[in-house]
Amino acid sequence: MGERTGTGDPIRSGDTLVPARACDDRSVVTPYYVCGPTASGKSSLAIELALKHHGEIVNADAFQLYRGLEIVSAAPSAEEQAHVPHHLYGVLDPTESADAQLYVKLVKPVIAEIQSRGKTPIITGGSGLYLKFLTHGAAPLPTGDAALRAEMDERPLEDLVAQLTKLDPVEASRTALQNRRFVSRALEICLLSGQKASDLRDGWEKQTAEISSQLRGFVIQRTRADLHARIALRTRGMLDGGALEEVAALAEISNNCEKAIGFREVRALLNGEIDRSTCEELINAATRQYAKRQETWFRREKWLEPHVL
RNA sequence: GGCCCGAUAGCUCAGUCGGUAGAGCAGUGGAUUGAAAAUUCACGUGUCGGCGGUUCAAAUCCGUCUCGGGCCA
Repeated sequence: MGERTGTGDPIRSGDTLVPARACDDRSVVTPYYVCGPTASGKSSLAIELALKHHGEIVNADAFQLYRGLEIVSAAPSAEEQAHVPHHLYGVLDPTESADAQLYVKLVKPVIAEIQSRGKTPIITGGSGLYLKFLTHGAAPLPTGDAALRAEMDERPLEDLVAQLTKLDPVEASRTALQNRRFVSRALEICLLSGQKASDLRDGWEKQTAEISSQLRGFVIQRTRADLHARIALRTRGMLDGGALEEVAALAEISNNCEKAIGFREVRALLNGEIDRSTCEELINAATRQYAKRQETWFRREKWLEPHVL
């Protein structure tokens, strides 16, 4: 792990980790959430917490779910994992495709199992949507359909917008219509369910307040300059530490991880399309932008206690 | 030493017949209900290398200096 916070206990007082409520509630130990932007130091902080409070770490990162993407996704190393039990890292084959729903399906039993042993699940990761589904539940919507999506991808956006507007004007009016992803998902819900997405899809603002009050966790905050420096350092380490071999091996079996930052860039490097320093800078820029989006996401999760490093 | 080309936003560059400048990238802020490391929206004042000159008006024309790059010696 090689890094220390230097600020002592990552949460204000160690007692807040396992709330008193857990004692009344017999076997249930409230999970603790460790969130924050990429490269902010979630993993090592989580390990520290786990050691101190009999916790076990549970992944909440969309890409660390995959096997064979450990280096590029900056998954905890074998050495780190040896300190304390880690769950849901490298459990999916790169040919499988994950989504937030699948994640919830995978993670819930894991959390329950840890709790049943009287340990604290320490849920660690930066995938905001996955965490949101876990913490605040999901509306009863149809699962994504690959064939339908492929079909919609062929059609011009205006076409999809027109159809959505016709089928469900309410949903259309509250969807960012320039965002192809959002439009096609809304349309997909209508087509697959035969109902209006706007009827099925409920804002989770309603439930947020009461659910959020039960949740415990923190979001790591660092200055941009600090974060950018850490990102640059990590990217360097990845490229020196086997990312090329990892991507080369992965590229042969699946393009599924194409969306992972670093995958495309390293593949371009391997193909001789860009040089190493360009590759490094592209990864850095993409990672910085991702970190910023994560910060935007977590800023809205008011239940997360800020933890400034 | 002589000649030529370049110097404009953090970076790469565009800028017509002179009317005080705008793209991409980077950066910043936002959105986010089963693709989310995804997708998407908004945000553009900078001694136009310096100094002088011509002109009502100069990034643009002229002179000169500085710094790059090239060619000839």
